Amino acid sequence: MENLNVIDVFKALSNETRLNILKWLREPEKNFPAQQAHLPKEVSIEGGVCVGDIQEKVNLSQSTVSHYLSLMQKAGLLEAVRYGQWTYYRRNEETLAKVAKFINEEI
Amino acid sequence: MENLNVIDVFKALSNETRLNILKWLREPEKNFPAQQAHLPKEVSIEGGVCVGDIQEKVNLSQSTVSHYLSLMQKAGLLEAVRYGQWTYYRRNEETLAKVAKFINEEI
DNA sequence: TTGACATATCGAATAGTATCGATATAAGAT
DNA sequence: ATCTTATATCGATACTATTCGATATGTCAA
Repeated sequence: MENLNVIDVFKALSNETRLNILKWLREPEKNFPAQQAHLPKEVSIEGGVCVGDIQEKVNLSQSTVSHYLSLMQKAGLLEAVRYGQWTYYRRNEETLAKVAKFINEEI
Repeated sequence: MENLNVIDVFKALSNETRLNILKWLREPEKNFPAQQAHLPKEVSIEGGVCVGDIQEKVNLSQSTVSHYLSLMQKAGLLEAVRYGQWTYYRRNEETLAKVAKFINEEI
């Protein structure tokens, strides 16, 4: 939906930890064992992992991780879904596809 | 040849001017009219444009442009060929292809 | 060998990013 | 209403990037 700002995307990708988060979110079940433990069985946020689970895996402060995630969301790389007190972040494949296309065709 | 450092690549791509330079170098003849004016006819640096011609097009100081170009070269996005007092820069398609692959397969 | 030109490097000023701990907000449980 | 837990935001400090003008280096020509 949102328009692609490649500069912001590349800035977001210029960081090892953020790159890792994106990679890990390819296979959330594998990389975040406790994934969606807080969600009742009838609710499922496809591919989404909450901030706390991500924070546990990267070794940085809560505020830094929260900041990273919202940065990636603003760049369009992630999307956020709130459920109760938790925010679930998942990959935004649409943007990723656009970025790949941009590199192939524009750059 | 050189190994791909994606962080450095994404940093280099996080800038409008540098992105433009890369784009322009897709079609050097079209974007740099004076292209290779200094080279004798028997020498040709395929796709290469000298620093001065690039500087004329982006509106930044000589030192900034030289710095940008060497940054992009270190990241592997460009390669440099020196001829006499001129340095010709051209795209390094091998790296660009690797970056596209990385986005598709790793990220 | 001196002068002119192309490019690279240096040093400095300013702006932007990374990262933290502390605090605010919001939801859920008692 | 109060307490707890999850996340977001704030303010500070350290580090990195941007950009410049000045200077150094390298090459060619007279």
